[in-house]
Amino acid sequence: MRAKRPRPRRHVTIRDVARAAGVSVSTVSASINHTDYVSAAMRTRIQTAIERLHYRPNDLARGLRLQHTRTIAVVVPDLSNSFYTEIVQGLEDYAGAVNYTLLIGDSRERATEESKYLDSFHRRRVDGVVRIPAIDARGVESAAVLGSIPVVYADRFFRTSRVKKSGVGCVGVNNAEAAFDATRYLLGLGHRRIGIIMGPATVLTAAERLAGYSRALRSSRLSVNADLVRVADNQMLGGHREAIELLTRPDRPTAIFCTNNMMTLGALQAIQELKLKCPKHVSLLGFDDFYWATLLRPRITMVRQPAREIGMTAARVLIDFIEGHNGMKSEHFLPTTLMVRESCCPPPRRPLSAKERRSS
Amino acid sequence: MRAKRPRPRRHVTIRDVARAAGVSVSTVSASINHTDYVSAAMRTRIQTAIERLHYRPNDLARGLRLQHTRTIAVVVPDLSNSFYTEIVQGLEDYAGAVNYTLLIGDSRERATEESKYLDSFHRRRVDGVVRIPAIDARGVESAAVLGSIPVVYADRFFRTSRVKKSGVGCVGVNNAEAAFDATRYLLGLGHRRIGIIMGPATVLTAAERLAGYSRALRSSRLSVNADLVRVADNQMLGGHREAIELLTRPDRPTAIFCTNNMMTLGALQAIQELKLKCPKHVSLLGFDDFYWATLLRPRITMVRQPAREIGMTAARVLIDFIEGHNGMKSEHFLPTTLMVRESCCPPPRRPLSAKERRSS
DNA sequence: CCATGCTACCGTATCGTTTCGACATTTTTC
DNA sequence: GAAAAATGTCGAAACGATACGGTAGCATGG
Repeated sequence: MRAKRPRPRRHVTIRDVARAAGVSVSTVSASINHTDYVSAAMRTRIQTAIERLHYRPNDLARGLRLQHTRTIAVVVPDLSNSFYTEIVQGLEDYAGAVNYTLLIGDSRERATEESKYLDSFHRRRVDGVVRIPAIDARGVESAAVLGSIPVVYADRFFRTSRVKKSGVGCVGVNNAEAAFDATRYLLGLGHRRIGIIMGPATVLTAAERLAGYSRALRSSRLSVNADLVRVADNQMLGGHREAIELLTRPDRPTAIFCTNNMMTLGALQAIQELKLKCPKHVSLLGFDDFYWATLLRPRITMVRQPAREIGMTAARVLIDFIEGHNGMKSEHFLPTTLMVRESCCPPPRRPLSAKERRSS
Repeated sequence: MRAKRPRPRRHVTIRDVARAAGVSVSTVSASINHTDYVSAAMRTRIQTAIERLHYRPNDLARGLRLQHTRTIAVVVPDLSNSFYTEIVQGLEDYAGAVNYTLLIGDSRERATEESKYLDSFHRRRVDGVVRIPAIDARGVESAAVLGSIPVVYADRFFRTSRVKKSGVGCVGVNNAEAAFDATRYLLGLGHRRIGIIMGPATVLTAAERLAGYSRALRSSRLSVNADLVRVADNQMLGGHREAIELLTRPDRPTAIFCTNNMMTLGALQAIQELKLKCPKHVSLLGFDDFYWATLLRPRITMVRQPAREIGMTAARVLIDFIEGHNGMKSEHFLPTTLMVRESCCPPPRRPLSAKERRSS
């Protein structure tokens, strides 16, 4: 009886409101928007009609007519990673404050998924997008899939994304410096064999962190041992695999530096499985702090990125560009802080191997 | 020079494509959609024009004309809680598979924020929404803010949301049963004083979990002690506060049951701060398992909800309704599992207080 | 008294699609 | 070989909102 017509009720339109209030549509529209030139009496009359009918303007029609949607979008690589949800919250906060809506896409580190979202955003005619590319995505093709929609990159950059015209801005941290400081900290504790588990170097972000690590090593007259730099996929599993790899070799490192939070977790799991004590046997230094990091035992020392601020800044840069406040493309590098907790201590004493003696 | 006209390039339209291919717009449209009635030669000619111009259909215009958007939306109370991001992923997976797009809103447990999202979804004319209400939201008002857009509730229900016409479906777990089983488990270990930290009882979900807890107690001829049931705000801080409360009283419980994951974390933190050993001094049993739960020491025993499946089912129910496959409203209760790990053991022996003797 | 300037409205073109009926062609059928 | 049917393409009318030009009505001023 009821199922024959699945979508029965039409949405109420501005015309319904106009009819109900006994005025023309243009007056209703004027009353809703730039409220000038409509008398107070008329305004309340229209308002009551709107409320009685539960009228909501159709943003599809609105966007079509206006040629803008007051909407920005973001693609993140992994929504279950709290680092990215924090960025999203920053985005949301800024966008909400200036009356923009945020659309969210989760590419799950797959370039194809990412393109699907970018495409969808393009078809929805969002006013701009902030992009945190998937690791296997190339940096350039924004323009191809997004047309003339402005893009700002956050957190991850490609070699091209800074200089070329593909984006209108990028915001993140000074990765080389952060990694340099972190490695120096380990060095200062006395570590000489420091492993690094990093993300794919196709992403500039990871490459820069490696560069910072290398520079720190060199600043202590140490050379970087290629066997101790492992690259994984930024996930827990990958971090776990590479940590096992690192820790089961005869001359295992006395400290491990992981360049993101998931891999840090994986490494911690590996250490636990191997029945090693952290930090007594191995020190662990992570990246991308998270709110429950202090619940872990040991509490992990990490370099913290100001994720929420990254989001806010990205939103600001993007919206400024959209509204033409400044046509310039801009780069923003926010400061990181090393959260010293308990997962790092001086390395265990043991006879130095020949190789170690040589390099120290 | 360049800043005078902020958004210079118009988007390419179907008319541009038609002109480029030397055909009419209707032919292009036919070629893009129900591909019948257009010759192969014509189709490729149009296709190359589309690719050359990077044409993307305007979904605003499309939705306006079609009166549907192939889009569903979800409001979750807290995107940084992995339980909800898992639900979102389930939603995304199902929706993506049947070619729907998902819009995501994060109410951060505030009813006003939630309404803002619901409103925004309404104005965007999404085809349906799945709602996980904020704790301080009443259950009924969906219709008021969403008009005729169908809603399915997930995870959290209100007294009204099941029976009344406010939703077209609801999917979650059998909360009473899950809490009953969990409490029985603690009882089986020998616990007699079991504290519970629950969410606000305005949400049926929390009330049902309390009911399950109470029933389990009564099944062991124990009465529920009002001092041992604490209600918090579902956040880490609240769980922490109530756990401290519970654990610093003279006749402290030997076990604590938390009805969501954040409060479990807060309780764990409280236990650590109080220098109590878990499970030696207090057993801890949580709700809503998460992927890094095994990294915590002790590994926490939790009742796991099939979050991803909840999402998938909610999406299925909603989309089935939208497409009129079945006009019936439906309820789905998925099974939970108790993940037994190391945070629960028999209670410490100690002289029973007078009160305890009486109740056992 | 007419030109002018307000105020408070209204009619209509437009945004980019899809749909539907119309219209040529070509093919099939008696 | 003509009628009927199928095929391939096009023109025009929506969808719901906003912007723009128009237009009454009235007051003001020289």
